[in-house]
Amino acid sequence: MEPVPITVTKMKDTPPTTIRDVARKAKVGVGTVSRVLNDNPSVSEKTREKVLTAIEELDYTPNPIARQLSVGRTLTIGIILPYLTLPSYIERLRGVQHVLASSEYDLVIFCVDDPAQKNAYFQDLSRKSRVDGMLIVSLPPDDFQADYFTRSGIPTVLIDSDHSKLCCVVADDIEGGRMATRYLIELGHRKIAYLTDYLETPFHPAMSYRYQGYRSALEEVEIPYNPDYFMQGERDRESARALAKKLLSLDDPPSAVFAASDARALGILEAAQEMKIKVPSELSVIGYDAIRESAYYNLTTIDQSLFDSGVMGTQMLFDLLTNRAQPPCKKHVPLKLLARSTTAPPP
Amino acid sequence: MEPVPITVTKMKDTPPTTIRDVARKAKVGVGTVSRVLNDNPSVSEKTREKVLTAIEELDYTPNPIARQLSVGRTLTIGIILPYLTLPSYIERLRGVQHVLASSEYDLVIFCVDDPAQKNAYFQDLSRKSRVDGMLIVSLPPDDFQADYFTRSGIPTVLIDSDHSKLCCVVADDIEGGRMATRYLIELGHRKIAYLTDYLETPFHPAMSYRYQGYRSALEEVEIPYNPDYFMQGERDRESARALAKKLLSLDDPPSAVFAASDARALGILEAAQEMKIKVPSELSVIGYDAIRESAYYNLTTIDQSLFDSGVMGTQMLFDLLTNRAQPPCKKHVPLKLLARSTTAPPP
DNA sequence: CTGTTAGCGCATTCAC
DNA sequence: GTGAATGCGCTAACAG
Repeated sequence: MEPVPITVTKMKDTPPTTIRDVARKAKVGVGTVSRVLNDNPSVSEKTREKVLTAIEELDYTPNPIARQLSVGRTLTIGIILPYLTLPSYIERLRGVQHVLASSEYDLVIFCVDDPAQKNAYFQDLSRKSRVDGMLIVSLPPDDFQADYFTRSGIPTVLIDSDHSKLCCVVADDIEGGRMATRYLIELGHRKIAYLTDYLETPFHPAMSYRYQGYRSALEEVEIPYNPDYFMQGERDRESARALAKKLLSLDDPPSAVFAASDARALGILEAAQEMKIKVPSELSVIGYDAIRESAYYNLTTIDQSLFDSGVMGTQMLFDLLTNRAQPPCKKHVPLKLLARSTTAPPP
Repeated sequence: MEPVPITVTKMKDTPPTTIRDVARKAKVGVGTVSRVLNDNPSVSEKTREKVLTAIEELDYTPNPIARQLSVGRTLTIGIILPYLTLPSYIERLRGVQHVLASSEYDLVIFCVDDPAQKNAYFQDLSRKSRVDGMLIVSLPPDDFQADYFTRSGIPTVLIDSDHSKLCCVVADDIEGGRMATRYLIELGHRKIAYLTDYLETPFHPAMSYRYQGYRSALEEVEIPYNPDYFMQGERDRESARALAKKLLSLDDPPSAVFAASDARALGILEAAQEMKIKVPSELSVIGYDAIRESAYYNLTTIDQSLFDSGVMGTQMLFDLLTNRAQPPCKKHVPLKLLARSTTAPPP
């Protein structure tokens, strides 16, 4: 198909019609027009009609920027989040969107690709876009930045990260790790492996919290910690598969594996399949996150209510905006164990 | 952890410091302050210093809303897209974000959950949030709505949908369907099945275009169309798997299947595995989309450059904004055949 | 180079 | 009820 020829259809920018045009056309004052625009009851039905038809005929639409300047609110909230590459961010974003959709607020998003950008957004934000409130997902601010947010005066809530000075919505990762491990223990397992991220360089600390939960659940029932059962690796499925193979080739292999994420758990499932190890009869596997795919594989996992964390964070922000709450405050999203069919008592 | 007691730390809203405060403190006029704020060269180094320190001391940050009202631009662009549930939307959004990140523009997103909301956004937008330009993903406007966009005066570009009056970035789905089918033919296949969405109720018409491409490639080499090889079903993997099983149980089963999406292709792979049919030696499978997972399964597929479509759409919008182009104009995203290992000559 | 002023479009007093 | 005036914070045009 040929490129469409560039027709100079574009008309000269006609000066936008303002509230004054409407007032003139309706033969009333601008104040009156403003009143009908804002549903102010103190305007007679007759003049309201006049104004309305004038608006109609002029195809007038009020300028929100001017309105914002006048009332001092923007009716938009901002969200800072990491590059949209992980399903978990999307899921939280959807939660945010869900509550915003039924409000009068708009959402402007700031994606951070790299640490430099993160700092730029964290410290220089109010210059760019005036927002009434701010949501920050999975990006922990340092003390200086947290202070910046509080001093800037714009209400801020952290989702999936934590700071003593700010409002936040977090999952109790220690408890999550404990839940998963306990479940395995209750099924009768004692040889429980843990497959996780590299703990030393935590992008954010959830992974090591889950690990703490794992350790603590073990201690509760006095199962000695076995270093051979602890594996660190990349977050993707492939490396989890490789790691799992090592794990399952041990002289005394574990009867259950707790993976710090569903992606890893799926890798483990594959490794087991390749090694002809039956799940769950010979090996139990539990994941973390409850991503969509996990349902497809019937993976037992910890559901950390990603969507709901977005919802809760946004509601908390609204509470801040309406002075029904003030920082700091902290809320935990509920954790649910989804017992599906990759876990069973040990052989 | 106990809920943190609500400390009334929040100070009374101190009146925000304005450009006038800075002017007063620096003992200059507001114009001068504005000039240094906007890097206007005609300011002596000395006074610039004064102003800068005043800004520093007052911790002043200019009000972007006021600026926007004054200059008549918002430096934000809006994007309307379907509920963020499919990876393809995300991928396009990432492309958009990618080019916006290196610009001075912000992004406000409008997610549409249902048709009613779509119409609301399409017709009532300028009231909500003033944006300098608009991106619309995968949601085809009707003639009335298209007209609304052109008359509203805000530059608009459609990504992954099409309208004769507007600028748009689309994939050539007919060609994509043809590419996939031809590839199979060139490998030597003649019994080629097509697995797709329900064509009658197309949410958007891409699927039927791909089908057209499939048919046309068949005709080119005079392979008669076999209705038994045409299957319609839901978009998910499971139903594709069920369909594929039927297909492969035919008396004269196809030697290759072209799936209208990667999700379906993966379902087919599973069906083949369950039926002990070897891929690609006994059955070739080709998908469409090049989602991430496809790489993992080494699926041969058509890459329709989702990310790039976001990039191109945004660049086109910028061209509109700077008058380097005017509507209508249409661009095709490149299509690439990713020949991986689920395709081979027929047995 | 720099201070002053007039809008940007709307909401909101305050009188009438 | 309704019109006129004032201000939101900033930019830009105009004097000086």
